Amino acid sequence: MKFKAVDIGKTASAATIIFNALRKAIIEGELSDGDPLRQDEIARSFNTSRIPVREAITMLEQQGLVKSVRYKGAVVATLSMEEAAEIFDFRCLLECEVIRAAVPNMTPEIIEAARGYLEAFAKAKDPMEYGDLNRMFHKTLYSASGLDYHTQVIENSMDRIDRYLRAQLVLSDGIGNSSKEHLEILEACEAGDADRAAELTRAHIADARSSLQEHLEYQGQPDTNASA
Amino acid sequence: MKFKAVDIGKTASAATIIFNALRKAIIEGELSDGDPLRQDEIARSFNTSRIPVREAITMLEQQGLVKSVRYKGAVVATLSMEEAAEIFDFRCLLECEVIRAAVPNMTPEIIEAARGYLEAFAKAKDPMEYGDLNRMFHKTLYSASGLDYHTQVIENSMDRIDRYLRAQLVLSDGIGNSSKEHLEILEACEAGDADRAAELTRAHIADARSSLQEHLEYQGQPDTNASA
DNA sequence: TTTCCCGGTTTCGTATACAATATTCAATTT
DNA sequence: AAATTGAATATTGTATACGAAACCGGGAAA
Repeated sequence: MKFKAVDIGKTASAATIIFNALRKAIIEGELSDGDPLRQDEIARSFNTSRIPVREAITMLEQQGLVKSVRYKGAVVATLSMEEAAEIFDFRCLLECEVIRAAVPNMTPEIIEAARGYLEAFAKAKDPMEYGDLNRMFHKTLYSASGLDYHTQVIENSMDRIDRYLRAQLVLSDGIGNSSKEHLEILEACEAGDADRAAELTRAHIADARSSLQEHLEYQGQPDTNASA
Repeated sequence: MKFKAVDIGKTASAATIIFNALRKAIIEGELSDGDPLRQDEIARSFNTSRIPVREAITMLEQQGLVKSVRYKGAVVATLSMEEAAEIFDFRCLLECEVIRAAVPNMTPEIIEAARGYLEAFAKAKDPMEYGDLNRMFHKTLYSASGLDYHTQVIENSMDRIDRYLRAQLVLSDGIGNSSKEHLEILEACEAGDADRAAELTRAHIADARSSLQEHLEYQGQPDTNASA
């Protein structure tokens, strides 16, 4: 065969396309906490019926990105400070172990790919690009672990807090600081020092956590319980 | 008010009911690996249209319980031995930390509730009851941690391997052995010994893992890659 | 004025209908 | 006989239509 084969079974359905678009919008903060997702409106923008929109929203709800109530609709999920903190702890726990498992399997290709993302991260202009590159950097290193399930769960936990992180990255010198920490992690991986990579990763996430906490503390964190 | 209030907003939609039923069927092994989920058939059995069935299947797919291919349909997800092993490692990591966090907050009520499940577990007749009681036992202890997100992720990871575990619990003396380990964990919790509870939990899960591995090893584990 | 009720409007949940793709199997060709 | 094609069937994906619950606003009653 002289042509490039494509698995048509994997082409995206309308529901998948809508899901990806909404997910991106939520992660990047384009849709903010509590914003309603009107089926009709979304359907019109994608030029579809409400059926695929509903399925996309169902996916988002399973991922914890939206919360929906019967007959009332779906809104972008809100995290209390406690919930966000718990997710950071969760990431600490998992990412440490994953990077530890990854280091022994690290290849030069993976190191170089990660370095590429790191450099792009330092140079990035668009604030939204930071987040993507940040995630790609970590994901690339984790891929060496072969722990696909762990990695997938980590991805989802990042989805939930990404918009808070990105908002905070713009303020404060999140970029310079992060860049430095990334470089250290990469060096530890290159040196084959798994324990150090794990410890740096822990510190990296703890840093992000406390930085976020400082910034949200005074500007009215989302209330844990808004009921009467 | 003399009547018990019910939040009608939380009453189940058809999609949710179907999701729960299918989830249960998969977890309990009533639907086996690779079994197809025909929308029409399911819709007929629940006396609904295919729309809520599709949404239920979408949820199951997000949970990783089924795998679906466009225009071909959904089948119950299959785990390779490596994937199952990874999930056990994952549980080890998480559950250790969760029980460690739970012990300091343990209340007599929680201890007693857990003991109740433990005793029911030892006495249970129906093989399917084992699994439920097993999960309730652990879940009850974990609830003391207040780590809702962690607990939720653990629940999902258990969903994925439950049917393999339950199948294996029936063979071999899984029940007697598990019961003993449960009792030890409970005692450590009661004594306020978090480290010991964590270590016992680790051993408990590791036990289940190796036991499952022995049993599946010789009876043709699900193939990692069935393609030509 | 305030509260309560009630009708209209909006939005969601599901059934039905149709379109697109996959699967099957007999007919045909080599 | 084996491989290939093509029509009939089965199954999924999506649009349209309709019913149910929530929301909103005005008017009546206290």
